Amino acid sequence: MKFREAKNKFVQTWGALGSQWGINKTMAQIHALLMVSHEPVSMEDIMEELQISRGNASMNLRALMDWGIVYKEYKTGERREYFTAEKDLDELAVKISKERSKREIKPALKVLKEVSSIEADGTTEEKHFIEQTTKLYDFVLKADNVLDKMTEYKDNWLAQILMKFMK
Amino acid sequence: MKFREAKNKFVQTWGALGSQWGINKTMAQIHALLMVSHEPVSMEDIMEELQISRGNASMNLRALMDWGIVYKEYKTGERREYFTAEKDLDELAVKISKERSKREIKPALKVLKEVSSIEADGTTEEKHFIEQTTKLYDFVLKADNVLDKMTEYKDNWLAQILMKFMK
DNA sequence: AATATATTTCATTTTTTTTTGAAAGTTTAA
DNA sequence: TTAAACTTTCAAAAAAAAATGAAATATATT
Repeated sequence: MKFREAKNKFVQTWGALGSQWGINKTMAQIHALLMVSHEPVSMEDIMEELQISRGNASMNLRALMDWGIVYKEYKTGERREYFTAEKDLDELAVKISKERSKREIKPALKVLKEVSSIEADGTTEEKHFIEQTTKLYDFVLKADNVLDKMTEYKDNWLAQILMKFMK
Repeated sequence: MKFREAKNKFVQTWGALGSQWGINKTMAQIHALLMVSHEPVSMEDIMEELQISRGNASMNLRALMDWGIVYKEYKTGERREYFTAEKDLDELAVKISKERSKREIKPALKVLKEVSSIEADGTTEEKHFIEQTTKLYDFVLKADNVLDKMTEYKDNWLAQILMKFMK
C-alpha cells in the first residue's frame, strides 16, 4: 500500500467511524485529514482532497473549532486561513469527552432526575418506573464522573498505576 | 408531572440520546420502553405506545436482540411473543461496550494497523503520517482494553477500589 | 473608496437513513 | 391439511440529515 492510498483509507475509515458514533462523516473526515497533515491546511486544500463544496468545508470546520479540536492559523503575509487539528491524543480525548458530556449527557441526566422524581401512586407499574429511572440516573452520573476523572488525571501517577493495573 | 407524561418524556429523551450516539431513534425508544416496563411487553403494545408500524417494531426488536440487550419471552398458553430488556445496568453497559468494540473499534484498529505499516519513503509528510497513525493505533487499542477490563471486573474488589479512588 | 480575495450563510437540492405496509413466511392447533 | 394468529421481509415511500452553490458579508490591499 502506497502513501496516497493509505491516507485515503485512513480518512474514509475515520469518517465511517464518526458516522457510527453520531458525528457527521465529512466532519470526521476533515478531522482525520488534519490529524495526519504535518502542516496547516487551507480550506481550498480540504475541498480539493475530500471533493466537497466550500460551504460544507466551512460549516464543518466551524463545528470542529466549536468542539475545540481544530484550530485556525494565520500565515504571515497570507490572507488565506489555515487549519490544524489537536494532535495530542490525550488532549483530544479530554475535549471530546467534555463536549459530549456537556451537550448530551448532562441534559439527559437532568431529564432522568425529573422523571424519576414524580410522586409514586403505589401501583407496581409506577414504583418500577421510579426505581428503574433512579438507578439509571445514578448509573449515568457515575459513568459521567468516572470519565471526567479519568480524563482529568490522565497523566498523573495514580492514573498511570491504574492503567498498568488494568492492562 | 404525572406518570404517563414522565414515561413519555423518558422514552423521547432516551431516543434522542441514542440518535446522538449513532443508534436509531426507534431502537432506543423501544429499549427505553422495555427498560421501565415492569412486565414483558408484546409487539402490539410497542406499536401502540410508540405509534410505529409492525415492520419497524419487528426490525428494531431483532436488532436489540442481536445486541443482546432485549430478550424474547413466551407466556404459556399464548402464541404471541413478549419482550423484556436487560435491566441490570452493569450488564447492559458490558454488552453495549462489547458489541461496539466488536463491530466498530476492532475493524477500525485493523485499518489503523494497516495504514500505519506502509513503507516510509523519507519525506516529512509520510513520516508524520506513519507516526500519527501509529500513535492513534496505540491509543485506541489502549482505550479499548481499558474499557474491556473495566467491564470485565465491574463488580470485583479491584474495580470497586478504583471506582472509589476516582470519585 | 474601490477592488480583490476570502469566508459565511442559508434556501434549495441531493443523499442517506428510517419507516411503512402488504405479501410471504412461520407456528400452533383443530 | 387447513386455518388462524402472529412475525418477518423488503421494495417503495417518507423523513431526516447533509451538501451544494451563489449571494451576502468580511477583510485586506491599492
